[in-house]
Amino acid sequence: MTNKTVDFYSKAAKMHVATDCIVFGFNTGELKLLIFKRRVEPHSGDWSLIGSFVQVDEDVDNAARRVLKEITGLDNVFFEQSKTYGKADRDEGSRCISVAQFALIRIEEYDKKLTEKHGAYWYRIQDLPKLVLDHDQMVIDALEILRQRAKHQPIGFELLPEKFTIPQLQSLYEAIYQRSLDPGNFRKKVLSFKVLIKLDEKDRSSSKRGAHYYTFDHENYKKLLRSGYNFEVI
Amino acid sequence: MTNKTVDFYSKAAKMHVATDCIVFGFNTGELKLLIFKRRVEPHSGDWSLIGSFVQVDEDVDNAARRVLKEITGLDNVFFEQSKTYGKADRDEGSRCISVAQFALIRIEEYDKKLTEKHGAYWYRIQDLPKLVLDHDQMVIDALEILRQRAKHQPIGFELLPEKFTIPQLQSLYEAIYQRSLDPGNFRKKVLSFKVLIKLDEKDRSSSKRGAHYYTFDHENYKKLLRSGYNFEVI
DNA sequence: AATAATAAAAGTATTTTTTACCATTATTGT
DNA sequence: ACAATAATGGTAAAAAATACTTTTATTATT
Repeated sequence: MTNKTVDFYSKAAKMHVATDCIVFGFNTGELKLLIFKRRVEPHSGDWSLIGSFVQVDEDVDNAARRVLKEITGLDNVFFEQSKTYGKADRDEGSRCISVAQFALIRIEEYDKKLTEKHGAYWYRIQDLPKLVLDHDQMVIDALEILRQRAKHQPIGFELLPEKFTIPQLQSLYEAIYQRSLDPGNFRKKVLSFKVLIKLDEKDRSSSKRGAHYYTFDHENYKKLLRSGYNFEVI
Repeated sequence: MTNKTVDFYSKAAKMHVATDCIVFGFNTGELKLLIFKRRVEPHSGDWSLIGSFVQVDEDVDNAARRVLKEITGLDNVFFEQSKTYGKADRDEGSRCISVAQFALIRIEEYDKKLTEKHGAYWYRIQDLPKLVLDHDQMVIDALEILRQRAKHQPIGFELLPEKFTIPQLQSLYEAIYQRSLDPGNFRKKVLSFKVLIKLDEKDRSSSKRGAHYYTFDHENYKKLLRSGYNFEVI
Protein backbone atom coordinates (compact mmCIF):
# COMPACT_ATOMS: atom_id res chain seq x y z
CA MET A 1 0.00 0.00 0.00
CA THR A 2 1.30 3.45 -0.87
CA ASN A 3 1.83 6.08 1.79
CA LYS A 4 -0.89 8.18 0.24
CA THR A 5 -3.34 5.33 0.52
CA VAL A 6 -2.46 4.78 4.17
CA ASP A 7 -2.96 8.49 4.69
CA PHE A 8 -6.38 8.43 3.05
CA TYR A 9 -7.72 5.86 5.47
CA SER A 10 -5.93 6.88 8.65
CA LYS A 11 -7.49 10.32 8.57
CA ALA A 12 -10.99 8.82 8.70
CA ALA A 13 -12.85 7.97 11.89
CA LYS A 14 -13.60 4.40 12.88
CA MET A 15 -16.72 3.26 14.65
CA HIS A 16 -18.54 0.16 15.79
CA VAL A 17 -20.79 -1.62 13.33
CA ALA A 18 -23.54 -3.87 14.62
CA THR A 19 -26.23 -5.91 12.97
CA ASP A 20 -29.64 -6.41 14.54
CA CYS A 21 -32.15 -9.01 13.41
CA ILE A 22 -35.89 -8.54 13.30
CA VAL A 23 -36.92 -12.18 13.47
CA PHE A 24 -40.47 -12.89 12.38
CA GLY A 25 -42.29 -16.13 12.98
CA PHE A 26 -45.84 -17.29 12.42
CA ASN A 27 -48.05 -19.76 14.25
CA THR A 28 -51.65 -20.15 15.45
CA GLY A 29 -52.66 -17.51 12.94
CA GLU A 30 -50.48 -14.80 14.41
CA LEU A 31 -47.33 -12.98 13.42
CA LYS A 32 -44.67 -13.11 16.13
CA LEU A 33 -41.32 -11.52 16.81
CA LEU A 34 -38.35 -13.03 18.61
CA ILE A 35 -36.90 -10.65 21.18
CA PHE A 36 -34.73 -11.17 24.20
CA LYS A 37 -34.02 -9.76 27.62
CA ARG A 38 -30.50 -8.40 27.81
CA ARG A 39 -28.29 -9.90 30.50
CA VAL A 40 -25.26 -7.63 30.09
CA GLU A 41 -24.60 -3.95 30.49
CA PRO A 42 -25.51 -1.58 29.05
CA HIS A 43 -29.31 -1.84 29.19
CA SER A 44 -29.25 -5.09 31.16
CA GLY A 45 -32.82 -6.23 31.82
CA ASP A 46 -34.28 -4.34 28.84
CA TRP A 47 -35.94 -6.00 25.89
CA SER A 48 -33.95 -5.95 22.70
CA LEU A 49 -33.69 -7.40 19.22
CA ILE A 50 -31.03 -10.04 18.78
CA GLY A 51 -27.81 -8.66 17.34
CA SER A 52 -24.06 -8.45 17.55
CA PHE A 53 -21.11 -6.31 16.65
CA VAL A 54 -19.62 -7.08 13.26
CA GLN A 55 -16.08 -8.42 13.52
CA VAL A 56 -13.30 -6.74 11.60
CA ASP A 57 -12.84 -9.61 9.14
CA GLU A 58 -16.48 -10.63 8.94
CA ASP A 59 -19.03 -9.80 6.21
CA VAL A 60 -22.00 -7.93 7.66
CA ASP A 61 -24.40 -10.60 6.44
CA ASN A 62 -22.23 -13.31 7.94
CA ALA A 63 -22.51 -11.55 11.27
CA ALA A 64 -26.30 -11.77 10.93
CA ARG A 65 -26.01 -15.43 9.95
CA ARG A 66 -23.87 -16.08 13.02
CA VAL A 67 -26.34 -14.36 15.34
CA LEU A 68 -29.30 -16.23 13.90
CA LYS A 69 -27.52 -19.56 14.19
CA GLU A 70 -26.49 -18.77 17.75
CA ILE A 71 -30.02 -18.02 18.90
CA THR A 72 -32.19 -20.37 16.85
CA GLY A 73 -29.79 -23.20 16.03
CA LEU A 74 -30.88 -22.87 12.40
CA ASP A 75 -28.46 -22.73 9.51
CA ASN A 76 -30.44 -21.60 6.52
CA VAL A 77 -32.59 -18.84 7.86
CA PHE A 78 -34.06 -16.53 5.26
CA PHE A 79 -32.96 -12.96 5.91
CA GLU A 80 -32.53 -9.77 4.02
CA GLN A 81 -31.17 -6.34 4.74
CA SER A 82 -33.80 -3.99 6.04
CA LYS A 83 -32.19 -0.62 6.69
CA THR A 84 -29.11 0.91 8.29
CA TYR A 85 -29.48 3.07 11.37
CA GLY A 86 -26.79 5.69 11.49
CA LYS A 87 -27.77 8.52 13.81
CA ALA A 88 -24.69 9.77 15.68
CA ASP A 89 -26.53 9.65 19.00
CA ARG A 90 -28.46 6.40 18.55
CA ASP A 91 -26.29 4.53 21.02
CA GLU A 92 -25.13 6.50 24.06
CA GLY A 93 -22.38 4.03 24.86
CA SER A 94 -20.16 4.54 21.85
CA ARG A 95 -20.63 5.57 18.23
CA CYS A 96 -22.22 2.58 16.59
CA ILE A 97 -24.21 2.17 13.44
CA SER A 98 -26.45 -0.82 12.98
CA VAL A 99 -27.39 -2.69 9.83
CA ALA A 100 -30.83 -4.14 10.51
CA GLN A 101 -31.88 -7.42 8.90
CA PHE A 102 -35.31 -8.88 8.76
CA ALA A 103 -35.46 -12.63 9.08
CA LEU A 104 -38.28 -15.12 8.58
CA ILE A 105 -38.21 -18.42 10.38
CA ARG A 106 -40.40 -21.48 10.63
CA ILE A 107 -41.51 -21.19 14.18
CA GLU A 108 -41.82 -24.94 14.71
CA GLU A 109 -38.30 -25.65 13.49
CA TYR A 110 -36.16 -23.53 15.77
CA ASP A 111 -34.28 -24.91 18.74
CA LYS A 112 -36.40 -24.05 21.79
CA LYS A 113 -33.73 -24.98 24.30
CA LEU A 114 -31.15 -22.76 22.68
CA THR A 115 -33.53 -19.86 22.36
CA GLU A 116 -34.53 -20.08 26.02
CA LYS A 117 -30.90 -20.35 27.06
CA HIS A 118 -30.35 -16.96 25.46
CA GLY A 119 -33.39 -15.45 27.15
CA ALA A 120 -35.28 -15.04 23.88
CA TYR A 121 -39.08 -15.18 23.59
CA TRP A 122 -41.74 -14.94 20.93
CA TYR A 123 -44.11 -12.00 21.22
CA ARG A 124 -47.13 -11.23 19.13
CA ILE A 125 -46.34 -8.07 17.19
CA GLN A 126 -49.44 -6.44 18.68
CA ASP A 127 -48.16 -6.70 22.24
CA LEU A 128 -44.44 -6.12 22.04
CA PRO A 129 -42.88 -4.40 25.04
CA LYS A 130 -40.81 -1.25 24.64
CA LEU A 131 -37.46 -2.17 23.11
CA VAL A 132 -34.04 -0.71 23.75
CA LEU A 133 -32.52 2.18 21.72
CA ASP A 134 -34.10 2.56 18.27
CA HIS A 135 -35.20 -1.07 18.05
CA ASP A 136 -38.87 -0.09 18.13
CA GLN A 137 -38.36 1.86 14.95
CA MET A 138 -36.47 -1.06 13.43
CA VAL A 139 -39.52 -3.26 13.98
CA ILE A 140 -41.86 -0.69 12.43
CA ASP A 141 -39.63 -0.34 9.38
CA ALA A 142 -39.11 -4.08 9.01
CA LEU A 143 -42.85 -4.72 9.12
CA GLU A 144 -43.33 -2.27 6.31
CA ILE A 145 -40.62 -3.97 4.29
CA LEU A 146 -42.10 -7.38 5.02
CA ARG A 147 -45.46 -6.16 3.71
CA GLN A 148 -43.82 -4.68 0.67
CA ARG A 149 -41.87 -7.86 -0.07
CA ALA A 150 -44.74 -10.21 0.64
CA LYS A 151 -46.78 -8.30 -1.92
CA HIS A 152 -44.48 -9.01 -4.84
CA GLN A 153 -42.54 -12.08 -3.85
CA PRO A 154 -43.92 -15.20 -2.26
CA ILE A 155 -41.59 -14.90 0.74
CA GLY A 156 -44.53 -15.76 2.95
CA PHE A 157 -43.58 -19.37 2.32
CA GLU A 158 -40.45 -18.88 4.42
CA LEU A 159 -42.65 -18.54 7.47
CA LEU A 160 -44.68 -21.70 6.90
CA PRO A 161 -43.70 -25.33 7.35
CA GLU A 162 -42.43 -27.29 4.37
CA LYS A 163 -45.97 -28.61 3.85
CA PHE A 164 -48.81 -26.17 4.26
CA THR A 165 -52.41 -25.72 3.19
CA ILE A 166 -53.86 -22.83 1.23
CA PRO A 167 -56.02 -21.71 4.17
CA GLN A 168 -52.83 -21.61 6.29
CA LEU A 169 -51.13 -19.48 3.67
CA GLN A 170 -54.14 -17.22 3.61
CA SER A 171 -54.10 -16.86 7.36
CA LEU A 172 -50.44 -15.82 7.15
CA TYR A 173 -51.25 -13.11 4.63
CA GLU A 174 -54.13 -12.00 6.80
CA ALA A 175 -51.73 -11.69 9.75
CA ILE A 176 -49.19 -9.73 7.72
CA TYR A 177 -51.71 -7.29 6.28
CA GLN A 178 -54.13 -7.26 9.20
CA ARG A 179 -57.16 -7.73 7.02
CA SER A 180 -59.35 -10.62 5.99
CA LEU A 181 -59.25 -12.02 2.49
CA ASP A 182 -61.80 -13.93 0.45
CA PRO A 183 -60.91 -17.64 0.49
CA GLY A 184 -62.03 -18.32 -3.07
CA ASN A 185 -60.24 -15.37 -4.57
CA PHE A 186 -57.08 -15.96 -2.55
CA ARG A 187 -56.90 -19.56 -3.70
CA LYS A 188 -57.50 -18.60 -7.32
CA LYS A 189 -54.76 -15.95 -7.21
CA VAL A 190 -52.14 -17.97 -5.44
CA LEU A 191 -52.68 -21.04 -7.63
CA SER A 192 -52.47 -18.92 -10.76
CA PHE A 193 -48.77 -18.36 -10.06
CA LYS A 194 -48.05 -22.05 -10.68
CA VAL A 195 -45.53 -22.26 -7.86
CA LEU A 196 -47.47 -24.62 -5.59
CA ILE A 197 -47.29 -28.39 -5.82
CA LYS A 198 -50.37 -30.18 -4.55
CA LEU A 199 -49.75 -33.21 -2.34
CA ASP A 200 -52.11 -36.14 -1.78
CA GLU A 201 -51.95 -35.72 1.97
CA LYS A 202 -54.52 -33.64 3.80
CA ASP A 203 -54.61 -31.59 6.96
CA ARG A 204 -57.76 -32.48 8.89
CA SER A 205 -57.05 -30.40 11.97
CA SER A 206 -59.30 -27.51 11.09
CA SER A 207 -62.18 -28.99 9.11
CA LYS A 208 -64.12 -32.16 8.49
CA ARG A 209 -63.30 -32.19 4.85
CA GLY A 210 -59.61 -31.43 5.30
CA ALA A 211 -57.38 -29.19 3.21
CA HIS A 212 -54.77 -30.46 0.81
CA TYR A 213 -51.15 -29.90 1.67
CA TYR A 214 -48.98 -28.06 -0.83
CA THR A 215 -45.26 -27.45 -1.14
CA PHE A 216 -43.51 -24.55 -2.75
CA ASP A 217 -42.08 -25.22 -6.20
CA HIS A 218 -38.71 -23.48 -5.86
CA GLU A 219 -37.58 -24.56 -9.31
CA ASN A 220 -40.49 -23.11 -11.17
CA TYR A 221 -40.45 -20.02 -8.99
CA LYS A 222 -36.86 -19.28 -9.99
CA LYS A 223 -37.72 -19.89 -13.62
CA LEU A 224 -40.67 -17.49 -13.51
CA LEU A 225 -38.65 -14.86 -11.60
CA ARG A 226 -35.99 -14.91 -14.30
CA SER A 227 -38.65 -14.39 -16.94
CA GLY A 228 -39.76 -11.24 -15.10
CA TYR A 229 -43.00 -12.63 -13.74
CA ASN A 230 -44.86 -10.39 -11.32
CA PHE A 231 -46.15 -12.22 -8.25
CA GLU A 232 -48.65 -9.73 -6.95
CA VAL A 233 -50.35 -11.61 -4.16
CA ILE A 234 -52.36 -8.81 -2.67
CA MET B 1 -20.72 4.88 32.16
CA THR B 2 -20.20 1.68 34.14
CA ASN B 3 -17.06 -0.40 33.76
CA LYS B 4 -19.14 -3.21 32.32
CA THR B 5 -20.51 -0.92 29.66
CA VAL B 6 -17.05 0.27 28.72
CA ASP B 7 -16.00 -3.35 28.55
CA PHE B 8 -18.90 -4.24 26.25
CA TYR B 9 -17.87 -1.71 23.63
CA SER B 10 -14.09 -1.89 23.92
CA LYS B 11 -14.08 -5.57 23.03
CA ALA B 12 -15.76 -4.84 19.69
CA ALA B 13 -13.90 -3.99 16.50
CA LYS B 14 -14.11 -0.56 14.92
CA MET B 15 -14.12 0.11 11.22
CA HIS B 16 -14.54 2.86 8.67
CA VAL B 17 -18.02 3.78 7.57
CA ALA B 18 -18.54 5.53 4.27
CA THR B 19 -21.56 6.73 2.37
CA ASP B 20 -21.72 6.68 -1.42
CA CYS B 21 -24.31 8.51 -3.46
CA ILE B 22 -25.88 7.24 -6.65
CA VAL B 23 -26.97 10.57 -8.11
CA PHE B 24 -29.58 10.35 -10.85
CA GLY B 25 -30.51 13.16 -13.15
CA PHE B 26 -32.77 13.47 -16.18
CA ASN B 27 -32.61 15.60 -19.28
CA THR B 28 -33.16 15.38 -23.03
CA GLY B 29 -35.24 12.28 -22.43
CA GLU B 30 -32.43 10.31 -20.83
CA LEU B 31 -31.58 9.09 -17.37
CA LYS B 32 -28.09 10.15 -16.27
CA LEU B 33 -25.74 9.44 -13.42
CA LEU B 34 -23.22 11.78 -11.82
CA ILE B 35 -19.81 10.13 -11.38
CA PHE B 36 -16.35 11.50 -10.93
CA LYS B 37 -12.75 10.74 -11.65
CA ARG B 38 -10.79 10.19 -8.44
CA ARG B 39 -7.82 12.48 -7.91
CA VAL B 40 -6.41 10.89 -4.76
CA GLU B 41 -4.98 7.51 -3.89
CA PRO B 42 -6.14 4.83 -3.70
CA HIS B 43 -7.68 4.31 -7.16
CA SER B 44 -6.62 7.70 -8.42
CA GLY B 45 -7.80 8.13 -12.02
CA ASP B 46 -10.60 5.58 -11.73
CA TRP B 47 -14.27 6.45 -12.06
CA SER B 48 -16.23 6.41 -8.86
CA LEU B 49 -19.49 7.42 -7.25
CA ILE B 50 -19.33 10.46 -5.05
CA GLY B 51 -18.96 9.63 -1.38
CA SER B 52 -17.16 10.25 1.86
CA PHE B 53 -16.24 8.70 5.16
CA VAL B 54 -18.77 9.31 7.90
CA GLN B 55 -17.35 11.39 10.72
CA VAL B 56 -17.51 10.11 14.26
CA ASP B 57 -20.09 12.65 15.41
CA GLU B 58 -22.03 12.83 12.15
CA ASP B 59 -25.31 11.11 11.26
CA VAL B 60 -24.89 8.86 8.22
CA ASP B 61 -27.55 10.77 6.30
CA ASN B 62 -25.90 14.06 7.19
CA ALA B 63 -22.71 12.74 5.66
CA ALA B 64 -24.64 12.10 2.46
CA ARG B 65 -26.18 15.56 2.66
CA ARG B 66 -22.71 17.05 3.07
CA VAL B 67 -21.33 15.18 0.06
CA LEU B 68 -24.25 16.17 -2.14
CA LYS B 69 -23.95 19.82 -1.15
CA GLU B 70 -20.21 19.76 -1.75
CA ILE B 71 -20.52 18.42 -5.28
CA THR B 72 -23.75 19.94 -6.58
CA GLY B 73 -24.07 23.06 -4.46
CA LEU B 74 -27.67 22.06 -3.74
CA ASP B 75 -29.15 22.04 -0.27
CA ASN B 76 -32.38 20.14 -0.51
CA VAL B 77 -31.51 17.18 -2.65
CA PHE B 78 -33.93 14.27 -2.44
CA PHE B 79 -32.12 11.15 -1.30
CA GLU B 80 -32.93 7.91 0.36
CA GLN B 81 -30.98 4.97 1.68
CA SER B 82 -30.44 2.32 -0.92
CA LYS B 83 -28.46 -0.52 0.65
CA THR B 84 -25.44 -1.12 2.85
CA TYR B 85 -22.41 -2.86 1.42
CA GLY B 86 -20.61 -4.82 4.10
CA LYS B 87 -18.37 -7.47 2.57
CA ALA B 88 -15.16 -7.76 4.59
CA ASP B 89 -13.02 -7.61 1.45
CA ARG B 90 -14.93 -4.95 -0.49
CA ASP B 91 -12.22 -2.33 0.07
CA GLU B 92 -8.65 -3.58 -0.03
CA GLY B 93 -7.30 -0.50 1.71
CA SER B 94 -8.90 -0.92 5.11
CA ARG B 95 -12.09 -2.50 6.45
CA CYS B 96 -14.86 -0.16 5.40
CA ILE B 97 -18.57 -0.60 5.01
CA SER B 98 -20.55 1.75 2.84
CA VAL B 99 -24.12 2.94 3.20
CA ALA B 100 -25.28 3.69 -0.33
CA GLN B 101 -27.83 6.42 -0.99
CA PHE B 102 -29.72 7.08 -4.13
CA ALA B 103 -30.32 10.73 -4.90
CA LEU B 104 -32.48 12.46 -7.48
CA ILE B 105 -31.58 15.91 -8.68
CA ARG B 106 -32.93 18.43 -11.12
CA ILE B 107 -30.21 18.40 -13.69
CA GLU B 108 -30.69 22.02 -14.67
CA GLU B 109 -30.41 23.31 -11.12
CA TYR B 110 -27.05 22.02 -9.99
CA ASP B 111 -23.93 24.14 -9.86
CA LYS B 112 -21.98 23.27 -13.01
CA LYS B 113 -18.81 25.08 -11.92
CA LEU B 114 -18.69 23.27 -8.62
CA THR B 115 -19.32 19.91 -10.19
CA GLU B 116 -16.58 20.39 -12.76
CA LYS B 117 -14.20 21.58 -10.06
CA HIS B 118 -14.65 18.19 -8.40
CA GLY B 119 -14.13 16.30 -11.63
CA ALA B 120 -17.70 15.07 -11.77
CA TYR B 121 -19.59 14.35 -15.01
CA TRP B 122 -23.01 13.20 -16.12
CA TYR B 123 -23.11 9.89 -17.94
CA ARG B 124 -26.09 8.21 -19.56
CA ILE B 125 -26.76 5.06 -17.56
CA GLN B 126 -26.40 3.04 -20.73
CA ASP B 127 -22.81 4.05 -21.26
CA LEU B 128 -21.27 4.25 -17.83
CA PRO B 129 -17.60 3.30 -17.58
CA LYS B 130 -16.40 0.65 -15.16
CA LEU B 131 -16.53 2.05 -11.63
CA VAL B 132 -14.22 1.45 -8.72
CA LEU B 133 -14.75 -1.28 -6.06
CA ASP B 134 -18.37 -2.46 -5.84
CA HIS B 135 -19.79 0.79 -7.20
CA ASP B 136 -21.06 -0.94 -10.35
CA GLN B 137 -23.23 -3.14 -8.19
CA MET B 138 -24.40 -0.10 -6.23
CA VAL B 139 -25.67 1.44 -9.45
CA ILE B 140 -27.47 -1.75 -10.48
CA ASP B 141 -29.15 -2.03 -7.08
CA ALA B 142 -30.06 1.66 -6.95
CA LEU B 143 -31.68 1.49 -10.38
CA GLU B 144 -33.83 -1.36 -9.20
CA ILE B 145 -34.83 0.59 -6.10
CA LEU B 146 -35.54 3.67 -8.20
CA ARG B 147 -37.85 1.59 -10.40
CA GLN B 148 -39.50 0.09 -7.37
CA ARG B 149 -40.02 3.49 -5.73
CA ALA B 150 -41.14 5.23 -8.88
CA LYS B 151 -43.83 2.62 -9.27
CA HIS B 152 -45.57 3.39 -6.00
CA GLN B 153 -44.55 6.92 -5.16
CA PRO B 154 -44.42 9.86 -7.50
CA ILE B 155 -40.72 10.49 -6.80
CA GLY B 156 -40.20 10.99 -10.49
CA PHE B 157 -41.12 14.59 -9.85
CA GLU B 158 -37.85 15.07 -7.98
CA LEU B 159 -36.04 14.68 -11.29
CA LEU B 160 -38.09 17.21 -13.21
CA PRO B 161 -38.06 21.00 -13.05
CA GLU B 162 -40.57 22.76 -10.82
CA LYS B 163 -42.81 23.21 -13.86
CA PHE B 164 -43.14 20.28 -16.24
CA THR B 165 -45.52 18.96 -18.85
CA ILE B 166 -47.24 15.60 -18.85
CA PRO B 167 -45.33 14.45 -21.95
CA GLN B 168 -42.10 15.32 -20.10
CA LEU B 169 -43.21 13.25 -17.13
CA GLN B 170 -44.05 10.41 -19.47
CA SER B 171 -40.66 10.59 -21.11
CA LEU B 172 -39.07 10.34 -17.64
CA TYR B 173 -41.02 7.20 -16.86
CA GLU B 174 -40.11 5.80 -20.24
CA ALA B 175 -36.44 6.40 -19.42
CA ILE B 176 -36.72 4.79 -16.00
CA TYR B 177 -38.53 1.70 -17.24
CA GLN B 178 -36.98 1.54 -20.67
CA ARG B 179 -40.29 1.05 -22.44
CA SER B 180 -42.76 3.22 -24.26
CA LEU B 181 -46.10 4.14 -22.75
CA ASP B 182 -49.38 5.14 -24.31
CA PRO B 183 -49.79 8.94 -24.04
CA GLY B 184 -53.54 8.86 -23.47
CA ASN B 185 -53.43 6.20 -20.82
CA PHE B 186 -50.45 7.73 -19.08
CA ARG B 187 -52.16 11.09 -18.86
CA LYS B 188 -55.38 9.54 -17.60
CA LYS B 189 -53.56 7.60 -14.90
CA VAL B 190 -51.33 10.37 -13.67
CA LEU B 191 -54.13 12.92 -13.55
CA SER B 192 -56.34 10.49 -11.65
CA PHE B 193 -54.04 10.83 -8.63
CA LYS B 194 -55.05 14.47 -8.19
CA VAL B 195 -51.55 15.59 -7.31
CA LEU B 196 -50.89 17.76 -10.34
CA ILE B 197 -51.82 21.42 -10.57
CA LYS B 198 -52.41 22.66 -14.11
CA LEU B 199 -50.85 26.02 -14.96
CA ASP B 200 -51.99 28.43 -17.66
CA GLU B 201 -48.54 28.58 -19.17
CA LYS B 202 -47.60 26.26 -22.00
CA ASP B 203 -44.40 24.69 -23.25
CA ARG B 204 -44.23 25.17 -27.02
CA SER B 205 -40.79 23.70 -27.55
CA SER B 206 -41.91 20.31 -28.77
CA SER B 207 -45.19 20.87 -30.57
CA LYS B 208 -47.26 23.43 -32.41
CA ARG B 209 -50.09 23.17 -29.99
CA GLY B 210 -47.94 23.27 -26.88
CA ALA B 211 -48.34 21.30 -23.70
CA HIS B 212 -49.64 22.74 -20.47
CA TYR B 213 -47.22 23.06 -17.58
CA TYR B 214 -48.09 21.43 -14.30
CA THR B 215 -46.64 21.59 -10.81
CA PHE B 216 -46.68 18.93 -8.17
CA ASP B 217 -49.25 19.41 -5.42
CA HIS B 218 -47.14 18.50 -2.39
CA GLU B 219 -49.92 19.32 0.05
CA ASN B 220 -52.48 17.04 -1.47
CA TYR B 221 -49.88 14.35 -2.03
CA LYS B 222 -49.08 14.28 1.68
CA LYS B 223 -52.76 14.19 2.51
CA LEU B 224 -53.41 11.26 0.18
CA LEU B 225 -50.32 9.39 1.41
CA ARG B 226 -51.55 9.64 4.98
CA SER B 227 -54.90 8.22 3.94
CA GLY B 228 -53.11 5.18 2.51
CA TYR B 229 -53.60 6.02 -1.13
CA ASN B 230 -51.78 3.77 -3.59
CA PHE B 231 -50.01 5.67 -6.36
CA GLU B 232 -49.38 2.92 -8.82
CA VAL B 233 -48.04 4.75 -11.83
CA ILE B 234 -47.00 1.81 -13.93
C1' DA C 1 -56.07 34.04 -45.50
C1' DA C 2 -56.48 29.27 -46.13
C1' DT C 3 -54.27 25.08 -45.21
C1' DA C 4 -51.07 21.39 -43.94
C1' DA C 5 -48.70 19.58 -40.22
C1' DT C 6 -48.05 18.35 -35.46
C1' DA C 7 -48.36 16.78 -30.96
C1' DA C 8 -51.63 17.51 -27.02
C1' DA C 9 -55.71 16.27 -25.08
C1' DA C 10 -60.02 13.99 -24.81
C1' DG C 11 -62.82 10.17 -25.67
C1' DT C 12 -64.39 5.27 -26.59
C1' DA C 13 -64.62 0.44 -27.07
C1' DT C 14 -62.54 -3.90 -25.90
C1' DT C 15 -60.16 -6.91 -22.94
C1' DT C 16 -58.52 -8.27 -18.59
C1' DT C 17 -58.53 -8.33 -13.71
C1' DT C 18 -60.65 -7.87 -9.35
C1' DT C 19 -64.24 -8.45 -6.32
C1' DA C 20 -68.24 -10.19 -4.17
C1' DC C 21 -70.85 -13.80 -3.63
C1' DC C 22 -72.99 -18.52 -4.24
C1' DA C 23 -72.98 -23.72 -4.96
C1' DT C 24 -70.96 -27.97 -4.40
C1' DT C 25 -68.07 -31.35 -2.10
C1' DA C 26 -65.67 -34.34 1.16
C1' DT C 27 -65.57 -35.58 5.57
C1' DT C 28 -66.77 -36.61 10.47
C1' DG C 29 -69.26 -36.68 14.80
C1' DT C 30 -73.80 -37.30 16.36
C1' DA D 1 -78.55 -41.28 7.79
C1' DC D 2 -77.86 -36.70 8.63
C1' DA D 3 -76.27 -32.25 10.32
C1' DA D 4 -72.37 -29.52 10.46
C1' DT D 5 -68.21 -27.52 8.59
C1' DA D 6 -64.64 -25.72 6.07
C1' DA D 7 -62.52 -26.56 1.46
C1' DT D 8 -63.05 -25.99 -3.15
C1' DG D 9 -65.01 -24.61 -7.49
C1' DG D 10 -67.73 -21.50 -10.11
C1' DT D 11 -70.11 -17.20 -11.84
C1' DA D 12 -71.70 -12.62 -12.57
C1' DA D 13 -70.99 -7.75 -11.77
C1' DA D 14 -67.73 -4.02 -11.20
C1' DA D 15 -63.49 -1.90 -11.97
C1' DA D 16 -59.18 -1.25 -14.25
C1' DA D 17 -56.03 -1.59 -18.00
C1' DT D 18 -55.23 -1.38 -22.78
C1' DA D 19 -55.49 -0.25 -27.53
C1' DC D 20 -57.04 2.79 -30.48
C1' DT D 21 -59.67 7.05 -32.55
C1' DT D 22 -61.12 11.75 -32.73
C1' DT D 23 -60.81 16.41 -31.75
C1' DT D 24 -58.17 20.50 -30.65
C1' DA D 25 -54.85 24.31 -30.51
C1' DT D 26 -51.25 26.08 -32.63
C1' DT D 27 -47.70 27.43 -36.12
C1' DA D 28 -45.31 27.34 -40.49
C1' DT D 29 -46.15 27.25 -45.22
C1' DT D 30 -48.35 28.14 -49.37
